[in-house]
Amino acid sequence: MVTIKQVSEKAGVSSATVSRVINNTGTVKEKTRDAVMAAMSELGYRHNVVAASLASNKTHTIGYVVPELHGSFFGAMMGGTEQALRQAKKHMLIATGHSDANIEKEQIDALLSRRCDALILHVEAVSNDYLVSLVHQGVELVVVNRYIEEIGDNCISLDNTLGGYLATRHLLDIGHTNIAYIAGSLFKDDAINRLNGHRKALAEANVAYQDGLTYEGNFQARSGTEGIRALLASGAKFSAVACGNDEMASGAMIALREAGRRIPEDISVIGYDNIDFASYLSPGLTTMDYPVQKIGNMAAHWVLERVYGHNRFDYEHILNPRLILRGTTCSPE
Amino acid sequence: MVTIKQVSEKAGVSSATVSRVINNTGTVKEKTRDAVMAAMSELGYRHNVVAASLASNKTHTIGYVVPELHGSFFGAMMGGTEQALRQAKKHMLIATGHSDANIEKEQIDALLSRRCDALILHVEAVSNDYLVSLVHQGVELVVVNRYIEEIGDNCISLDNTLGGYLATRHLLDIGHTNIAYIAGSLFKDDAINRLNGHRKALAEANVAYQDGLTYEGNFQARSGTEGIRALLASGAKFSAVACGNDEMASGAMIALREAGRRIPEDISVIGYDNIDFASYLSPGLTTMDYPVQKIGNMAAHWVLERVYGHNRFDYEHILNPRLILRGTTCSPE
DNA sequence: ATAAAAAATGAAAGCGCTTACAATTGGGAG
DNA sequence: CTCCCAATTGTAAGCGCTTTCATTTTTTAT
Repeated sequence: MVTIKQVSEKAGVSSATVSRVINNTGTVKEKTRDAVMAAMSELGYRHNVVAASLASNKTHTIGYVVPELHGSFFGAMMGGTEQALRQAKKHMLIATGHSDANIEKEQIDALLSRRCDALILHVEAVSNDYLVSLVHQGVELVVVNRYIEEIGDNCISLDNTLGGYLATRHLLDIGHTNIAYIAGSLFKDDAINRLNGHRKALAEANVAYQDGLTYEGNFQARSGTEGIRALLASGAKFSAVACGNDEMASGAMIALREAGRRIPEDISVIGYDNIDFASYLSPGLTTMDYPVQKIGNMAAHWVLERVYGHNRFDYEHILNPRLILRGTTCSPE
Repeated sequence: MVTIKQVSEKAGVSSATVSRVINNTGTVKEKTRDAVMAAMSELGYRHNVVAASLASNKTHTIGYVVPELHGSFFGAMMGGTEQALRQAKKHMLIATGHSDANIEKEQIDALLSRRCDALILHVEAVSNDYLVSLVHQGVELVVVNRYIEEIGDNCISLDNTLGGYLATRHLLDIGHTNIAYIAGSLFKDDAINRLNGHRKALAEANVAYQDGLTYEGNFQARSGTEGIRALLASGAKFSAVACGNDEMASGAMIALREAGRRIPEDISVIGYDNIDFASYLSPGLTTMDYPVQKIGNMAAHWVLERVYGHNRFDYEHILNPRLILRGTTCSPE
């Protein structure tokens, strides 16, 4: 490996000067800069970022923790982040937490050991207190898709209660009153909030909430299918079903068809997230838009601004979901 | 930040010994180990991986280049990789190449500057020669989803020609002879190979290939929709359509329905990749399984074995796709 | 008990860079 | 032609760790 030292000798300058041209810091005369550049390309020099990081105490690396890599949700989010970071020449070190508190902590720890300049965390198992304490320790981090009051400034999230409310509100507006709900894993905040929103809409419309119309799934398509089967088997009557996310909604659609119900004529279905394929289903899935890419992008800008002193960026801390009307909902006959 | 030095003083040993217990190398007496451990937790020591990397010339980091982060394909692949790497305590530094040769090269360069121990590359724009020369320079890398003969050992790919062949073969087997084809971007190897497979199957069945029945899309759903519209508008007759991937197939389905064609009664559709949501469509999409997670996993094991001397793992260099029969194909009446 | 071998530890030289700080150079202003 | 200031460059001290080699301690075999 050719080092800065060799370059400096070849160019007849000191290594400090070479460092200056590499980092474009300090002042260096045009002529020396050229000489250094020439020496670098002649020797095939490749900057050693590891050494630079040690010396400068900056790694230009952002640690990223997400629950899983598969599925289209986190890819979209990371895509939004990456777009902003790439331009700033930062990189992402990615780890998965698997919704398990120990793994999540372990990963955060590992990222910190690697001296990431900042962390972007979508963690679901670790406690609020733990995250708050990290912030108080001076760790630069932004929590996405989760809101923690004490560190609201470090959070970028969606108003899931509002989303749950709006979804059910839409169903009510078009005339449904018997509305089933297939929830996500209820140990997760977003699943809870979405369900709360659902209940709030019912209450507001003076429709009694019935436990028997709610099924707890796990955000996977399969649990949507199972949810509908269970609901149907229980003899519950409903003309519409709201789901905690689009995957479960598509699973639900499969079970409904299997039971001979037409969508939306017999049963309306509404999802949540508006992931890519929601529009490919047929009919297209009515759902709540989750601007996940935007959230990822904002998280990046938060970091750029806070940690690297980039220009002020206008991000919001709590975004609003909005209804995407497609073909799976209609008025009951 | 507390350093190894401070720990060593607190524990009354040398820093070399502390390093030994951290890395579990060399020999250290039970009792001293305990003393060091105690000192570490008392001081809240956090290992500095950057410094360790510089000194040991190993970063335990794998660089990963994919075209994009969104969509479900690359997430699945990276998930397969991550699973294996996490157990080995390696981390992934992720970059996107956007199917642009310059960006791809830039990113590879950046990852190398960060001294990744190895690279996993899904690159589509950079030339074979460039990759070959990297390998010859001694860069440890594995190319996924692409096969380059000179460095076959460094490649893990799918036999796309076979996949294209099998898809069309299935259509032929059930009686179709007028088969349209919606291809991916034809500057990409996989798109070309899939199309070649399609043609091979036609030839084998003595069905003439007609240019007018092939449409070049770009692997996005929208282009599937446009493809069908164009094909229909051109007056071409076909009872089945094979697509370069599932996204385009779902886009095609939308356009077919919009034109009043029933699937599969009027037109059979077959996709490629078997991404998650293929089974959520209705009817479920018949497609070719692309074991992408497995490929990601094998890439990880290749690295583990080659770069870190882990146990021999049994990976294949060229995997075979297989037909997944669902509801979008049937015999023409 | 003693020598030789093995185990445990320490000293110190880097790894390749950044960054005060000091030293040098080059231009005008006077 | 000096002197002062700004621009440019060099010196050298780390950054926090790993690792070789030497040294000390312990164990084992005789």
